[in-house]
Formats: sequence, structure tokens, C-alpha cells
Amino acid sequence: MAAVDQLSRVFSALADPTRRDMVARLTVADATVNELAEPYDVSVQAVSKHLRVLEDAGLVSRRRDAQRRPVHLEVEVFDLMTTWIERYRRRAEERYRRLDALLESLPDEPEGDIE
Amino acid sequence: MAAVDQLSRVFSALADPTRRDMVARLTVADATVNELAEPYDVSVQAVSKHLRVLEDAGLVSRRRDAQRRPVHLEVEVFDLMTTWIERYRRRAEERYRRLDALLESLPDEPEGDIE
DNA sequence: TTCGTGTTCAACCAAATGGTTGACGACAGG
DNA sequence: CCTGTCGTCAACCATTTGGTTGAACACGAA
Repeated sequence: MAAVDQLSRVFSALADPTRRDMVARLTVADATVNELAEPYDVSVQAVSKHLRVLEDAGLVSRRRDAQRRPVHLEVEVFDLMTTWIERYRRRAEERYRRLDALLESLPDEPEGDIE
Repeated sequence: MAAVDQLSRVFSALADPTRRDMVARLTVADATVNELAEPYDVSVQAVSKHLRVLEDAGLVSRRRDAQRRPVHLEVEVFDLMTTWIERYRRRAEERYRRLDALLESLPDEPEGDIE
């Protein structure tokens, strides 16, 4: 398979509105492929493919229950994203704080180039 | 343009490791296209395309400074993702709480698998 | 064993994606 | 004005993506 990191797969999986909707519905309850497919105007096979993408991203897992393959959401994977996001959000905010402090510490400026 | 919602564009933009790295670097300081391109083993044009994707997602904006086009990160857009993520994380956790409560309210089980 | 239901596999297709190279537009500095 | 630098536009190409249909597999029930 592709040599792509999980974070990329997670973001990529959630970039599709149908998949995002499926994830949203799975927060309420586990569901079978047919149940998941029902609201959408696409074939069951297409939904099956979407589920494979979600599974490759680690966002869902599947049990076997007779012919059924109930799909279960693995919410912990959300942390992968929030960790990344918060890390850089923090970094950006830190930067703004420093910038504000700098501006405040300056008297009024002509054309100062400071390093 | 594509009739795709912003959240999809944001997730999609961050699904690419190069773009994620560019965003990471932009948390430290604004940068020009050439500066951004320097560490990667691709053409400047390719980086320019990546920036367009990030811009369409609302993740960056560009000023004009003579020939330069300094790129600036718009961190607020992160909120779009965290809002979505936290909403469904909460929903999933809520569900587990209810499930736990239900199990606890039951008398002892025939096929109890407890660890 | 045969049938029906749920799901996946395989082949195919159109559109999108990420890369390339080459030419061009915008601008500062001789 | 000419020149060099920064960046984008255009055309092209290979790969991936999201969809289709038809066949096959897995399993419970009859």
C-alpha cells in the first residue's frame, strides 16, 4: 500500500463530506454497511470503498457478525489531529505574543531593521 | 471553482505532508514563495500550486511587497477543524457514558466478558 | 444443498491531484 | 530602457480518487 503516514490518511479521509457524515453518524451508534449506505445516493460498493479509506486511516474498525460487518468508530484517532493542530496553533500564538511584546517595547519607529 | 465546502478544503489541504510542513514553518514566521520552496526537492511552481491550495482553504493569505508575495498563516481556520472534531468526539464520549451506565444498571451477565 | 442477504472484489471510467518544463508578467536597480 | 529576480500561468503527464456495474464470497435459514 501507499507509504503515507497515518496523519495524512486521517486528514485525507475526512476531506470527503460523505465520509465525514458517516463518521458523524457512527458517533451515535455502530452500523452495518447497508445501514450506512442507506441515506446516500450511491451504490453500496461505493460506501464499502469509503469504509476502506476510513479503516486504512484507523478511524473505524469492523467486527464480523454472521454476514454483517458492523462498523465501529475509533475516536482516539481524533487525538492525532488535535495534537498536530494544537501544537502549531500554540506556536503561532506564541509568535504573536512575542511580536506584540516587541511592538510595545519600541518607541515610535522610523525605518528600523532589527535582528 | 469547486463547489466544495471550506472544511473539506482545509482537511484536504492538510492531507499533504509538504503542505503540512509549510504550515508548520509559517507558524514561526511569514515567508516568501522561494523561501518556502528552498527545503523541498520540487520546483518553485509546485510550491506555488501548494500555496494556492492552502489559500483556497483559507489557511494562508498573501501580501504584495514589490516582486515578493509574502505568505501569512491564518491560524483561525484551525478552529473550523477543532470545532468539528470536538463536536463528534463529545458525541462519541456521551454515547460511551450512556452505554457504561446501561451495563452497570444490568444484573450480572450470562456471557460476561470482563477484564 | 440450495437460496437469499450482506459485503467485497475486479474491471472500468472521468475527474482531480501533484509533479514537470517553458514562457510570461511585475517590478527594482542600474 | 534593459536586466535580473520573484512568482504565476499553461500545457502536459502519471497516478489517485470516487463512482459505476457485474461477479464472487460468506454465512444463516430452509
